[in-house]
Amino acid sequence: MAQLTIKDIAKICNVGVSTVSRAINNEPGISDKTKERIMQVVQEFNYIPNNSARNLKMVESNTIALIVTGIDNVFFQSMFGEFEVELRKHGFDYLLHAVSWQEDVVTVATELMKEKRLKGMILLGGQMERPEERLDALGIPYVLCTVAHSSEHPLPNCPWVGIDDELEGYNAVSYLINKGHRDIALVAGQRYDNAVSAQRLAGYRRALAEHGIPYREELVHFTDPQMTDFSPENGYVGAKELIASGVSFTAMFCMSDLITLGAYKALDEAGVRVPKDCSVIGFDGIELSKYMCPGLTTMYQPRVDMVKSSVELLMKEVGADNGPVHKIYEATLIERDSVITREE
Amino acid sequence: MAQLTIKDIAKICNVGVSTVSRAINNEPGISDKTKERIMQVVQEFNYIPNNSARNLKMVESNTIALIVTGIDNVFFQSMFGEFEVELRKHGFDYLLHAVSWQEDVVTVATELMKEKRLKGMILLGGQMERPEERLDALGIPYVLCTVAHSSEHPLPNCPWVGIDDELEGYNAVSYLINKGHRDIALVAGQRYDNAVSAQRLAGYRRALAEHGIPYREELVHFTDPQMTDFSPENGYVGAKELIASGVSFTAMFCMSDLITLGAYKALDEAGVRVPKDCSVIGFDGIELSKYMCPGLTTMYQPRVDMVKSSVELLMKEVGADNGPVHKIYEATLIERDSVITREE
DNA sequence: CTCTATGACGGTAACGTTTCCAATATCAAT
DNA sequence: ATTGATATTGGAAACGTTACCGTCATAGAG
Repeated sequence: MAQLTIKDIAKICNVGVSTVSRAINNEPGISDKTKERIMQVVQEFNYIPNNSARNLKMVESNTIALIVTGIDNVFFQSMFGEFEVELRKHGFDYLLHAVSWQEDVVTVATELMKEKRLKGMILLGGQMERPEERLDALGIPYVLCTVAHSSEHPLPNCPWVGIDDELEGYNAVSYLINKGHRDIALVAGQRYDNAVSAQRLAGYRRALAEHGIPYREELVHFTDPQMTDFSPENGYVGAKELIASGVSFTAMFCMSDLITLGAYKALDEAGVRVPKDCSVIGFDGIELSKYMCPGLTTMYQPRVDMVKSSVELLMKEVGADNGPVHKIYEATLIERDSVITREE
Repeated sequence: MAQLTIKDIAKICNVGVSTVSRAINNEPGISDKTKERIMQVVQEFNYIPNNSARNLKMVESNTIALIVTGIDNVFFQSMFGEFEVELRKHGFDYLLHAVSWQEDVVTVATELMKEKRLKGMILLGGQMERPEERLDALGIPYVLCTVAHSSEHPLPNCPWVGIDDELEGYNAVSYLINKGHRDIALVAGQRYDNAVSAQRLAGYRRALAEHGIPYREELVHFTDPQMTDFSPENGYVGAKELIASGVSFTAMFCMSDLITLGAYKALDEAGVRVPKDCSVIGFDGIELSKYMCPGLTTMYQPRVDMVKSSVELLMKEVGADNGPVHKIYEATLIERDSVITREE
């Protein structure tokens, strides 16, 4: 299939290439008549401009990279589709790039940036080391999405959107405490390498402290370093070990809905009924949480709004007005059937 | 950040640009000494060639498009990561492009192809109309992945990888029948617009027929046209309506694991115990199937192998040896606890 | 010493756009 | 009609590469 170029179109229309360029890019300095005539031909011959040439000339492309740490995380995956429609809505292409835990995000980002002359990037994922300063220094437009954040250890003044992980962790546990629970197990992610996990843990501890409940190490389970964070396996093993340890609890806070899935399984196998014997609260509010049995009470993260805000912020950056902003969303508690009030 | 170009490198090294080009592309006609010297500088200054310029000059890029219909389908999503590593392994970039059900895949593909001068594409998803002839006509290298297929209505001789949906549907239902079940409900996807669903349905009917069990329309549920296919909601509503209809069954075949998730929920709400009152078999073998309660017996699709084969096939196409091949995988039955043998 | 084959290298024309600038057409006002 | 201003248009340079082709050493053979 021989590709036809802007020159061909120009020849057919008997105009100069610049005129065609003006027509297809909706630029001023062209009469409506010729523009219409050109567009007619463009339609007819199904001409599509070569993106490489355009990008080359325009120094930067119209591509946004979506860099995600933890591409196998269902919560992130559920945002891909949204990102796609949102970015396309703004006329951008998007490039999905997974980075493993070993790789340095900034290195990857820089290479990608140069190689592709990207317009900007959205960093999705929680477990990366704070990349802001280096990214700022490089002058790369970016926005951080779903990074770990708390009011006590706030993210610097850089563009990001997310929730207050400490606060929402606090809210989740407070909810449990208000329901009469005092012995609350926690199934967490990585102990050291996951900032999101760390923040939600802090929220857990604060909620406990505020109600005069001592923090007990034996009630919390961190996942193995080599196990996938926030995964069903994480939850299964976590709950399993908690049960095996013999420690007693009437409620359980899982740091992700996927964790609860595995925890449900472990609980079930041990004959512990949810919520009768043990209440469970999750985090994220992914679609499947609704279909768990019993329906999972969970902290819903407004992921659709979050991706919208993310691209809006990025648009601001690459567009006219600068002024790094961020946006904190609140998680909303969805009450279903996995938590019951504990009788004295 | 001013991007440095091949000219800058050439100037620094006191050589011509063509020499630098030869060095970075591992081309002959350059002495090892200068090559080494140049690469040194390339490393030091962290020079990365401009992809747009390269693509422009080379007529086609090194990008593969992954075009997926039904981007919100967890089964497909679970393949993204695999595709990424596999494609990168072969030195290709990849572009994820979702296409909605309304859009015409071939149109989208053609535009993308021209605009980006893609090397080829992988079409992921089952509900698209047979695009092969048109794609062939256009001369676009492609491979179809997870398209609907059966030995009776085989796909033409074009590059594709997938399973035999009719056969595996047959296998699933046969398994149930061999376990003593005769009244087997079916929760399917779209009635008319989903070829995968149609093939598995055919398998269901064949299994029934072979065992002298009449096909009963009232035992099968198709999803609403506006509902997402193969989703938990699909399963929930399906099972709910089946139960409400009063028809009796001792087993249920769900066309995806996600469907079983919703079905479990509906069954649970109706007080129907799995597998005691009703056995359930799923399809896909996604990770979470393991963590459902009871553990889901399901037809596992070897998705990792399937993506590997897909890119291998594509590599063959864009590379030297042509010869459209395809690869049929077998699903393997994973037995867990959701199916029991029915006593007479 | 001369000639020639060979291996290294440099110069430069493309690739298909966009954008600046110059050129022309249009038109109203004088 | 002439002028000036303005709207439209065309030409050509540039973007950063690759690939072709020509040049120039170097060295080995005669």
